[in-house]
Amino acid sequence: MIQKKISTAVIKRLPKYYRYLGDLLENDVVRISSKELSHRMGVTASQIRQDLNNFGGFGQQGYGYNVEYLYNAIGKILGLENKYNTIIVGAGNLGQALANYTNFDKRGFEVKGLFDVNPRLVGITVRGIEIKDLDELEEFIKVNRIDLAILTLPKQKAPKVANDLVNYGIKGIWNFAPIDLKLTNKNVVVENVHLLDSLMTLSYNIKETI
Amino acid sequence: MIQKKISTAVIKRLPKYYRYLGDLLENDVVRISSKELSHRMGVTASQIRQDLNNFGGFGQQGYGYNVEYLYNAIGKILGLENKYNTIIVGAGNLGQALANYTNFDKRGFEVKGLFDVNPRLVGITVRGIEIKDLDELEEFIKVNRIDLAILTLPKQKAPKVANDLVNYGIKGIWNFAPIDLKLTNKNVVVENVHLLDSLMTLSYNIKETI
DNA sequence: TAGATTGTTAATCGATTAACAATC
DNA sequence: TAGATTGTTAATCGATTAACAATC
Repeated sequence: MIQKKISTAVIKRLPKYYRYLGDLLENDVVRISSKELSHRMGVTASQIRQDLNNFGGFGQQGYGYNVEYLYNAIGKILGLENKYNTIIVGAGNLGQALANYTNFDKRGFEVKGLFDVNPRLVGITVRGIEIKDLDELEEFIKVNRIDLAILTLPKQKAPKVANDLVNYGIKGIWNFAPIDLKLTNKNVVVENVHLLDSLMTLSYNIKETI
Repeated sequence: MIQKKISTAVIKRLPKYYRYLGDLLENDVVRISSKELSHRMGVTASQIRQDLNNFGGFGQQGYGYNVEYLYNAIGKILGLENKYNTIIVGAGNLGQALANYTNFDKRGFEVKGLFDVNPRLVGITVRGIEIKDLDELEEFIKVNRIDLAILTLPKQKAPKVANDLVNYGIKGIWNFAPIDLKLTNKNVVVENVHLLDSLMTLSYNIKETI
């Protein structure tokens, strides 16, 4: 069976659907039509139906969508039924903040280890996790079957460490370093969070409205 | 003069150009062609030329682009020649981490104040800035001519505070709360950073490659 | 001058929206 | 059954890529 490639535009919208459906679920809404959801989300009903139908028919004519069912279905599509053993590489301000952010754990991204090169940080404990030296990265990843690395390093150090992570068998990198990582292994997935890019976009838009 | 509306797709790419040109500048590269830049960035040369020509002709036939000139030009387009008086609302882990992140200051986003409702946090000093109670928000914004607020609050509190910020005369909100802010005032710009959305996209892609 | 490379128009591709038959 | 709403095809719109004359 040939699986039609889903466009990134669609994939990027899935978490948003998931978020809105989660809110509806919290408010005990049982069913929702694409029309009603489109009003709340500020998108077209047509787009919602098109997006969902990339993955299957989750609705029912004349009724709409069952909120809980659709919520869980999208969660599965996003791979949220899995647990991801996660490490944070770079235990500076941002790394520590992310380690303390419990929302990730709730979704199954369990922070198992924290790493840094800075000897001043090594040994410090953040949310019960001791910061380790980068030397221990390889063994730790293998022993603890780490799937995912959060990269919160300066851009100079990021490419080398990213490459090491790939060699040690990691499956995905969530990169906060202000650089586009070019990985050799196509099976390792990178998702970039360029905070400064986002801030500059804001700055542009502020300039335009003044 | 009618200014053609620039698409968000183009605007979102500007910081990336800016980043690559900054790197070239650091490496003392004087000129670059759209072709060479396209190789480095992994985009088409055609797209680079199209994007730039939304804002003017920055290049020269037979030569390409002067790196420093183009870098500065894009900086100006992005509004980076301005200073932005900034506050951080929500001084939890993420708020404090962002307060400590010096890269923002370098680009002209100066953190002038930190706010929280939690009485345990009020009075604590982060990078020389004392965390204040939310009660003082209005006066602080007016006295210090604050342009920009970074919102690092739980989603329950975000909409009300965002609304207050708008009423107090803020120009832009960089929102980290996992909610889409709907503001009444169209002249206030919001840029959302949905970290969990990004993580879910990564999770989807990991699932797909396994 | 000849070669290189831009700025820009035209062609293509993909994503979004509209429309509607199917059906709950 | 009648009304509502999906799933899906067709139409439209916008963004990307290709092509090339202009020109440094």
